[in-house]
Amino acid sequence: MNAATPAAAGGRPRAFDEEAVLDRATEVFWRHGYDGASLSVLTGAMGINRPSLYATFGNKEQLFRRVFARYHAARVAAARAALDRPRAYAAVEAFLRASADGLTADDHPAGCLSIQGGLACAPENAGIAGILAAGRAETEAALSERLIRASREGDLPDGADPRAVARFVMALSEGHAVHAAAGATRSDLQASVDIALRAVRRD
Amino acid sequence: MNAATPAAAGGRPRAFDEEAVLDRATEVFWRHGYDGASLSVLTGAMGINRPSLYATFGNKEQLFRRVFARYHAARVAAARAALDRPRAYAAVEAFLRASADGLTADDHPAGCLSIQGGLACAPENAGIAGILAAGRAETEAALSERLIRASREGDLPDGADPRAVARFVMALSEGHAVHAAAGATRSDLQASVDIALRAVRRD
DNA sequence: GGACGACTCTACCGCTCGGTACAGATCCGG
DNA sequence: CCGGATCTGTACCGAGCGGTAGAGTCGTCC
Repeated sequence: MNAATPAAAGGRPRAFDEEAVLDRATEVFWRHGYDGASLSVLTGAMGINRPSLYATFGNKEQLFRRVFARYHAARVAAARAALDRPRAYAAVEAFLRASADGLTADDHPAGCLSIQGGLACAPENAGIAGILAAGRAETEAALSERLIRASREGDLPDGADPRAVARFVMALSEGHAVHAAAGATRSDLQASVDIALRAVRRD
Repeated sequence: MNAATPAAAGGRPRAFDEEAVLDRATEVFWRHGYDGASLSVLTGAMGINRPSLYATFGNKEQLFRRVFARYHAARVAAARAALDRPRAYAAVEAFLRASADGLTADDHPAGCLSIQGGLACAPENAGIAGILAAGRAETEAALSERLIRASREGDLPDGADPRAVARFVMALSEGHAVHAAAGATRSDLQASVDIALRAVRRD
């Protein structure tokens, strides 16, 4: 009955795997955005019918929140792994290279759910854009923390503002997502990363 | 009768200014995206009713094409003006600074219609994403041409690929648009531009 | 000054949207 | 083998979507 209930004892067993159908839903939201992902397309891709979706996840918005939370957790983990390098330059390089690879990987739609999901939404779905923006802000905050530490350690170019560098790196990554969604290849993005790294190099 | 007809001789005169209502439509598409902009909201903001919209512009998609063509022409003109500097560094700086200012100007929604308009759309509106991507690609091509010239003139950092630099600059600008849509300020973006310019500096 | 024509407005079209009622299917515990 | 709980599937709901019919309004031309 409840969306959070992981299936109690008795009763007919669920005919689908919750994580598997969330993967399919992720792809639909990613490809079409929140507004553009209709329940018909969602349930079709997920291979379940409407009442199952509503019984399991609540409604469209709660389904999206589940989808995005999973996506975002993975992204944050990857970012933290990249940032866990001893030097700022290497951390930023790892972040940008992993990001470029992820944006063009072929086991999911090109680009980034945090952006494709709904930068601009219908008035009644304005909250969705906020959820995504909060996720991106959290990633930028992780970057920022890492670079503030680098700044203390004298590991940034002279006079560089770590928060501004974090914003720059995050913005570039978001721009790469836009490019990837429009068909840019992995090597297109990596060449852009090559350029960007000149800005972070200590000289 | 026809959408392209600029009003013939006789008959009742049009009660609204075509360019003015296009401005209002631009703002709606910008704020809500193509999928999220309903005809009710559009006609409400434009101050006309549905049949007038259909008689004048054809349908929702053709209205959007008109809106985007106007927007894009202005953007390309601004880009070309910025790029018309004798040195590549100055051209890129002017491009990025003008872009950052435009993304946070307060006479229109924050961000960029080319991205908010519809990075990811409903399946039946897939063409919209293509229109926007083509517009962005044209801007990047203008940048690229300018930098290829700079490369010939020895006006880029040693070994820099002008196309990659153009992609980098364009991606950063797109990322700034995403940031602006989420509330970044003018000075936030300009600080990011400061960082980026380190990558283009000849040393 | 009347016939014509472009425009406006109300009211509506068929369709799809997100969301749900209800009956049948399938498991568990006793 | 039965009672109850949980899930599945069909068929449907009201609302809003993009788009239009047709009558009324207002200006131009002969």
